[in-house]
Parts: sequence; C-alpha cells; structure tokens
Amino acid sequence: MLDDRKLAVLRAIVEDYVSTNEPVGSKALAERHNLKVSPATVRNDMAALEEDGYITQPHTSAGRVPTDKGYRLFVDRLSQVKPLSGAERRAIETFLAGAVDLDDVVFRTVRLLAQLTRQVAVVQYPTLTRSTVRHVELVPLNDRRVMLVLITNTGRVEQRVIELPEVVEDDRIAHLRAVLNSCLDGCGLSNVPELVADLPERLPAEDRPAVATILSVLLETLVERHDEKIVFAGAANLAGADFATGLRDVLEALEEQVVLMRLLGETSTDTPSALTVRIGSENPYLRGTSIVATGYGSGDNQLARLGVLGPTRMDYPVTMGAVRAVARYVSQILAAS
Amino acid sequence: MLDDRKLAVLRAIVEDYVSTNEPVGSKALAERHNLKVSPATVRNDMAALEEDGYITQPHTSAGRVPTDKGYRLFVDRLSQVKPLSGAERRAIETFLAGAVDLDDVVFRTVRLLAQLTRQVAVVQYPTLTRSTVRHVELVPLNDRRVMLVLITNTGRVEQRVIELPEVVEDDRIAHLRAVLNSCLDGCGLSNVPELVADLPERLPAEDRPAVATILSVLLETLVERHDEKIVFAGAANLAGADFATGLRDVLEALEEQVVLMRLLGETSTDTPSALTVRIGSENPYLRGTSIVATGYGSGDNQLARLGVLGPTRMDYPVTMGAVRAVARYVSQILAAS
DNA sequence: CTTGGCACTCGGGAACACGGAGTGCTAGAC
DNA sequence: GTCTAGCACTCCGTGTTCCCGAGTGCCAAG
Repeated sequence: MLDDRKLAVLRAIVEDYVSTNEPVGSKALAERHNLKVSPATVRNDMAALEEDGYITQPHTSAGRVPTDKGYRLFVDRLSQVKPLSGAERRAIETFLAGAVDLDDVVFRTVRLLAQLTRQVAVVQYPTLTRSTVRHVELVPLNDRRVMLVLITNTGRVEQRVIELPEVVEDDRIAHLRAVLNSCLDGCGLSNVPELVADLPERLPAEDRPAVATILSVLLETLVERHDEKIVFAGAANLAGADFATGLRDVLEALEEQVVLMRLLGETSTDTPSALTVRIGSENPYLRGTSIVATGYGSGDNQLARLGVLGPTRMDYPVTMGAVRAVARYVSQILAAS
Repeated sequence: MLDDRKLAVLRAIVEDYVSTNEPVGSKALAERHNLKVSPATVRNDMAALEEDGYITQPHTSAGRVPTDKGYRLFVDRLSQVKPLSGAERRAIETFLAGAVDLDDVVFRTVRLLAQLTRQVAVVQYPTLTRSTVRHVELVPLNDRRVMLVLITNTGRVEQRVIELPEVVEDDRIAHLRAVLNSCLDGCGLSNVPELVADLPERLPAEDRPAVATILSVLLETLVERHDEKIVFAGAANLAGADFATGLRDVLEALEEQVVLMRLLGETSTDTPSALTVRIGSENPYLRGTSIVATGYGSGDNQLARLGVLGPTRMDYPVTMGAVRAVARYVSQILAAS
C-alpha cells in the first residue's frame, strides 16, 4: 500500500509544510527534494496518501497539508530525534547549573525549554510522593501556633502554619520535633502515614491533642500536593502561530493547572522516560495543538513531567531533541543536589 | 478654557469609547448622554478638546478617540474609583482566606485580580528587606553539606544548599543554629549583616571557616532576592484586546521580570498605598498599555506592589476599585498570618 | 453662544475580474 | 504495469472600482 516513495513524499510534505506554513504542491515538492520523479507521479502518490487520510487539501486545487494521522506516521516512522548542537548543550548545562534552589531549577528549566524550542514550555514540579523526608522542622511562632516545615531530598520545602488546640511549651515542641525526625528521616513520603500512625500513643497523654493536630496537617500536606504545581513559559511564542482552536483557549488552558496536567499526561508506567508525543486531536483538550513531553527525574524514580506545547505544525524532530536533552540535564541536576 | 460642558463631553467620549471600542461621533454622544445640547455644539467642543490634545480622530471624518492626555484628565478629575459590590467583596474574602502558605496567597491573589478585572494581573512577592527573621534552620545533609532554611514573619521560606569547606560534626551545626537563632530571632532582615558581623569571633576557631561560608550564603540570600519575583495571570484576557504594540511584545514583557518590575514602578515613598495609574506613553516600556498599581502590606510597612496591566482603553474606575480592594484584603491576610 | 443646514471626506464593504498555482485525467512512452 | 507529458478545470487571493454612510467643518441665522 505505502511503498517507500510514498513515504518519502509524505516526509517531504511534512517537512516543507512545517518550514513554509503553506500547502505544498506537487511541482515544488518534486524539485526541492530531488525525488527523481516528475510532478505528475508525485500527484498520483499524493492522491493515494490523501485516500488513506495522511494528507488533505484545504480546498480543491490547493496544495496538500498533513493530517494528524500524517504527522503521527511521520513521527513514528519517518523522522528521528534530532540531537542538539554542542553549543546548545553547553548552554543548557551552564544555564541550569546556576540554579540556587528547587524553585530556581524549575524556573530556569521552563525558560530554557521555551527559548530552545521557541514554543510554550511546561514543567511540572517534582512530585513529593517518590521523594524522601530529609528533615521535619517545627518552629514555634507563639504559644498557640507553630510552623511546620518539611524538607525533602529533592530540595523541596513545604510549610504550613498550624493553629494548636491548646498552649504547648516550646520544649515539648522540640521534643516532638526530635521524635518526628528520628522516626521519619530518610523515609519515603508515601510511607509517612503508617510511620506516624502510632505516634500519639508513644507520647504523654497531655500532648496528644497537639500532636494529632500537627500530624493531620502533615498528612494533609503530603496528600494535597499530590497533583503538583505546573508552570509554563514562552507564551510570547504563541503570538505568531495561528491555532485551530483560538489563541484564547490555549492561554486559558495554560493557566488551568488541571488541564495542563491532563495535557502533560500520565507517565506510562513501563517506560517513564520515553518521549510522549500527542498530536492534534489525540489531545484530551486543545485539539489544535501538539504536545511533546517526557518524564524526568534521577534514573529509576521519575519525579515529574515536562514538555512543550505548540501548533500541530511544529518541527517534531528538533522539539523532541530539545525536550529529551533538557529532561536529561535537569534530572542530572536534581540527582546531584 | 475647559468649561464644565467640555469636561462632560470628554468624560462621555471616554466612557463611550471604553464600552464600544469605536470612535465616538457627535450625534450619538449628544443623545446617549442627554447633554441638552445639539450635535453641532458638541462638535464645537470636540474641536476645542482636539485642539488641546485630549482627543484625536483616527482619520478625517471619523469619530473621536481619547488620547493618553485625555485619559489622564479623565482619571485625575472626571472619574471616581468604583467600589466593588458586596458579592464581589465576599468572594474575594473567601477566596483569599483559603490560602495555605505564602506561595498560595500570591497565587490566589494574582488569579483573583485577573478574574475580577478581566485583565492581566501582576503581583510582586513580598519583599524580604522589611520583614523580620522568625527562624533560621541548618539541616545537615551529609558531612560536607548543610541546607540553610530561613523563615520570615511573612511566612516566606528561603533555602540554600551550602557546600562546607571541611567536615563539620552535626552537634557543631546544632550549636551554630542555636547561636544564630538567639542572635537573629525577630530582627529585621536589613539588620542581619551587622548582627552577624562579629559572630565568627565568638565561636571556636576551628569552626570559623564553616561559619564564614554559611554566613556568606546567608547574606547573599538576603541580597539576592532584593529585587523580588513577580508573577502574572490572566494572559488569556489579552486575546481579545488589540494592543498598539503587538501582542507579542506584551507577552514578552510579562515574562521578563526586570521589565515587569519597572512597569509596576517604585512605591512612592510618601504615600505607598496610593493607586498609581500609568497611561500609555507614560510607561517606560510598552507604550500601548496602561497600568494600575498600588503597594500592599500590613499598614505602615509596605511589602511589595500589585496591579493590573491592560490596554489604554480600559475601564479605569472599575479597575482601580478592584486593585485597591484586592490590595487591602491581601494586606489583611498577610498581617494576620 | 447655540443651532440647523450643507457640502465634503474618508473608510469599509460588495461586486467583479483576473492571474496563478495546483489538481485530476487521459493518452502515450519505457 | 508504471511513469510522464499535456491539458482543461477549479478555486484562492489580490487588486480595482464603486457606492454608501457616518461624521466632520464651516457658515449663517436665531
């Protein structure tokens, strides 16, 4: 059905359309890609490709444009991820290395990715669930209030102000802190609930109300942020592009955490670090856009996802290369800290 | 020069133009605002207003459009800030009250303001310099590394990983923490440098290199974030509006912290909580946009600024009302926590 | 100072023609 | 059987023209 030349034609159409943003005709195609055949032959192949739904024409007697199905085939079989140039790699390295804390890492990553791809970059904050407790801190603010600070091995810091049900002496707080730390230090966050389950019983009865309050906030903190914060950058890159679904919809989606989450997609359990590409109508929302995403994190335990959002008509090989490279570097950085 | 009727005409032009987005003509004006005079009279007044540079016509034989100078006069003398409805106020209150930490307060504030004004909202993080130290925490990560966590009374948490010049025992770290806290607790951040100046001398000689390293990072942390992070929301609201300076420029400015900072402007020292309105060409960058901003913070000490950015053609009274109200509420919230 | 009248101007939309790029088809060449 | 060349056809986009209407500026009269 699809012989080699037809595939070559499809590839050529995708490449030309991506670079020119205009429907591509048989004549220009035949000469620009030295296919060794005449425009007429190309036309026949195009007719076949259109028959099978890989390309379409905006209107009679116009050039052809790839369909979502066409891009899909291109991504799966006709292209290969384009590695970054040495200069780009060095730029990434130095830029990310300058980060001072986790916030800064995420901020720099999203900026970098946006600049590199000239698209909208999206980065999910590293999720808590797979990381481990490095330190729990209780800071007395006054005699009825403490601040809970939770520090993880990924450098994340969570804080909550807790209103205590009764006055608690500072040294009791200090004692509780010591107990908490000895109990939780180095443990995976997902294990915390069971580890603290019997804690109230091991402490003096008069402290229990306060301890219960603190623990409930602690557990809440772990659960609440399960669906993680997502940031984006590079909205300015949308200005030029024209989206099937209006620009407004895209901007709205970017500010809606829930939608973004869906778009980034779940990490496929088997190969979390693989590149995910969702093209046009394959997306749950935002039909007119494509998403290139991947998981990142240190080696075996994936922390979260990052990716790029752009028009269906994007340069997939380059974008995929950039996403993959950035994911790797940021994983390195996080593993080192 | 400008009698009452001319001012009324200018006000009417601004109001009509803001609501219709079309140049407003003498006839429509005369009947819609029952000015008790004929279109011809209005035309004479318009000619005078144009002469003085308050309005202009896009081309001959079109209606009039306010100039920046016209908006300025309108804002200064012809309008009054429109208070929010009771329902809106309650909505603000409940929405902001749900915030769990400082990040969340800022995030909710910027979202709220964007939704309320249907413009782009911009919020600067509370600045460190005026706040006070609530707690300093040193967490040993391994024997050559500690994490410094600085907690302020505004609920802000700063964290840095510090590479020590030599191995330091955990109990030394604990001691240093105790010293730091006893020395800094409750002090204004701007006083920190002098307070820690003689600290190395008061500690055992063998600890000094480590202490010096830690202190230098601490001081750096204070300085570095002096110019504070700024976040925005509501970019989708730009989609409809047409800007003199292209949409792209606006989006780029929004992602450029430095530019945003300039746009929000310095707090005027005498009346920091006053509303600042910058119209069109009065802005340092982004000529085509207007900005309504104000300081916020608990009473006497202003923490930072927040505001709204939109097309010159915006509903100033309503926008100003929303900005002022939100600033007040967020100040309350911050003072309470 | 205000008003009505009048000629003038200009932008924007509708109607129209036309050139160009591209297609589909058919008949001939390898 | 597959490729090629030629040809008629179909639209799109652009440029042109024309006309209508909204709005103005000016002037003379109230």
